[in-house]
Amino acid sequence: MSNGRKKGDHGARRLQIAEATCNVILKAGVERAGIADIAREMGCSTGVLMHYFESKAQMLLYAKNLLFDHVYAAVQAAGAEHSGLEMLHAMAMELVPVDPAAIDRWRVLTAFNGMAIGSPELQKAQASRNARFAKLFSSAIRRLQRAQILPSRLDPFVEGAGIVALVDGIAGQIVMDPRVWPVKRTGELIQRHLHTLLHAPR
Amino acid sequence: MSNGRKKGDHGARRLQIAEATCNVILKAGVERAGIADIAREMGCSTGVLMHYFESKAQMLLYAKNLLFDHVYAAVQAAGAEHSGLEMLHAMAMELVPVDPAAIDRWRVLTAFNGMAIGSPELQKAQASRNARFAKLFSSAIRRLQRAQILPSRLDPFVEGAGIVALVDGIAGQIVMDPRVWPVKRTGELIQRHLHTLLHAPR
Amino acid sequence: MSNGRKKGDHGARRLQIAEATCNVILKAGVERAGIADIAREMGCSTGVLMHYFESKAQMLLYAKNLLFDHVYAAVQAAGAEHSGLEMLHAMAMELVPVDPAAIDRWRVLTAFNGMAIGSPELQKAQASRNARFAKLFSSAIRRLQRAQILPSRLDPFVEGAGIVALVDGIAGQIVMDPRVWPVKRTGELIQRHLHTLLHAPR
Amino acid sequence: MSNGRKKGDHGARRLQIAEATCNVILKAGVERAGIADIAREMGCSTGVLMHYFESKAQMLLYAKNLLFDHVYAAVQAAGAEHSGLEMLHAMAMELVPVDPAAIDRWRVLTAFNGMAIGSPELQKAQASRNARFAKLFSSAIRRLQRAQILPSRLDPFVEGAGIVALVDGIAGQIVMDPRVWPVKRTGELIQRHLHTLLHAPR
DNA sequence: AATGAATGAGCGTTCATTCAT
DNA sequence: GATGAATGAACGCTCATTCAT
Repeated sequence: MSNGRKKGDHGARRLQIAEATCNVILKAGVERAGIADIAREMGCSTGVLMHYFESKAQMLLYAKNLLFDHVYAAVQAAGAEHSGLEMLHAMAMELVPVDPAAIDRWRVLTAFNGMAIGSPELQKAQASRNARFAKLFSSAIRRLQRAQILPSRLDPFVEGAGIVALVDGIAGQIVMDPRVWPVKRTGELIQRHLHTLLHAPR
Repeated sequence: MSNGRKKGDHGARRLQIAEATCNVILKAGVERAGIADIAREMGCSTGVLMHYFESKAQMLLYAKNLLFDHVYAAVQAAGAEHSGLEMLHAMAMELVPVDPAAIDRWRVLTAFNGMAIGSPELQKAQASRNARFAKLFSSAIRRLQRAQILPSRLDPFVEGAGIVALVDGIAGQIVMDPRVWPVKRTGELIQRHLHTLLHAPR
Repeated sequence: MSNGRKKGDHGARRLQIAEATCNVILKAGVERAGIADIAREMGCSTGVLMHYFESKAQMLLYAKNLLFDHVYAAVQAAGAEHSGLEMLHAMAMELVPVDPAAIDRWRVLTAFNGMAIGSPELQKAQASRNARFAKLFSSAIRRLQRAQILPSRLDPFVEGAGIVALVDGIAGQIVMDPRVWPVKRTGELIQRHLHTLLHAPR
Repeated sequence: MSNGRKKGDHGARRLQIAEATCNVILKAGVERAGIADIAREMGCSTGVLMHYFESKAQMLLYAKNLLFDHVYAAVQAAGAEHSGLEMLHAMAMELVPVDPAAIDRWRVLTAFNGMAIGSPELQKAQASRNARFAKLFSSAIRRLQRAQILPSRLDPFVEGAGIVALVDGIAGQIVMDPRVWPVKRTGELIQRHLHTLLHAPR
């Protein structure tokens, strides 16, 4: 009877709270997501939440970072599984939301994005999020340049940021109305954008 | 004839309130933009705001629509002043924020975008905003197709939505950190994206 | 062309305001009867009301007194037109509300009655209202005693207050649901009560 | 088993709040009875009140019903302890307020009565209150008819409503000035009214 | 660890009243 | 006289946070 649990419970509980937080945000929006709602969603009392997080703000931050990390890891993994220009395509397609779960994830991130306005710290955090994704793509681009698949005159970071911009833009539309961007159409647009890298003007 | 107080410049006051609203949102974020803050920003009492708007929600909506209309008209005007592929480029460059005032406009719109999550009506409104911009671009594309500048096999609406996506994506990054996208760099990326329209695969 | 008006307008306007006040109270209740509502009901601005009354409280008071005086005069008139026990009956039947207009009058008075709780002055005013009606009836009773129709051992004021109590009680029920007391039934009950005066125990 | 805070005496707290509510209404009137005042009266914060009631309206309703139930039960009990015509007399005397506490109860009920004007629902509730009391008396009357103490030609409900009307009318005067109706005088008037039931005309 | 009652500042909104026109 | 914009205190209510149990 090794009832040797107890460790790890703490983190698991935080994850559970973050998930509940996201669900509430999806249902009611960030500003109407109160801790009472989150507690109800979890089926516990509000006091519990304050045991695991110092404040509501930190709870939200944790949830956002979790979501971000999740997407980041998925994109990174997609990059590792492909090569050539295909790598960039796979990464971009992993970033763009194509199923309901991913769309919901993006919705929550969009809510946080809006929250960042008016808060220099959150704004900086979002800028850094953008930069991290741009870097992820720029690393891939640099690899393709070294493999002489992409021309060396391209600025990897700028091109990375460009791909992220296109994907974010598409996601921003999907989040409001998923019907505009069926997967096939999305894939074609991204494909075309990536091809411009091959023959970029000097 | 009628004595009594002057009519009062109802519309002008609403504009003034909308401007103050945007300023407060920029400083403090949508969720911390209380009507007391807006009143303070305007240098009047909170009661005034309720004279001109039925509720805070309508005040925000009015401010958002004003901002949207402003940008929309600018893009439309830019389209009217150019021809050829240049037209699309001019429109896109008008949409992308390149000066501090435009960046602030986009910031406020980003805040509203976040607010839409969790509210089906606002979400629908944002979807319609996206569609209207896509349409603006698709009309231009159709004109270029008729002039045989762009291949007729392109779906004008999809391409329009694609341009909007790219621009929104860039704007989304500028809003958080303007240093990533100097005007020149932005212009080149958009240029390259527009050129893909010329040789789009069948 | 004697346009010699101007005098009396003041009083007429106050009457008009009092009437509008009663209408609003009937529609929305005393506590939800705002100055703005009354102004709207009259088709004028709120400022007008403050020209004719020093405060909202005085406006309400004026309206209440008007209503009271109206009913008082009607009861008094009914007494003057009859003699014998019939006089008391006619007076009581004038006090009890039997048509929609009278019911509405009573409703407003009921609202004011409730308002008096918690306000010693208004409470005193209501007590005095009750006393004035009791006196009206006790005068009649005294007259009937002098005419040896009613036994002299009756205390006229107590009996007067008793008749008022019965009528007020019936009115209080009618105000909430008029179906309980059709005129005929009301008349019979009052009749019976009045007959107890004839053979009141020593 | 379950750890955590004690259950808390939910019902007791509601009673306490209702009592405080009544006290405030007596001191200041229904319309000036704010939840801040009630909280001050209770010696707690306003938030507490919202823990125990969904809204101020429900708080008032609860207080009113409590008062009503209290009086209703007392009248019912008085009926059970007597027989013959004495039963009706005892019930009526229980309903009429004869001590300061009962007068205050009636005052609060009078305030609620005024509140009902302009609100169809509350008006209906008051009508139902009247009907319930009339029924209480009509049951007693029916019992006396079966015992052949009262003539069977009387309509029990009408007579019940009549007794309630008389008592309510007396109470309405006591509420504004208790000096008018000393207990003895009240008892005699009611007695006389009840005797009319014995020899009611066909 | 967990509870949920309690707090109290803050919210959007209402409204009697004032006053420049 | 008349207007209605402006005021600002007060309202009912919400909610993150605290804390005794």
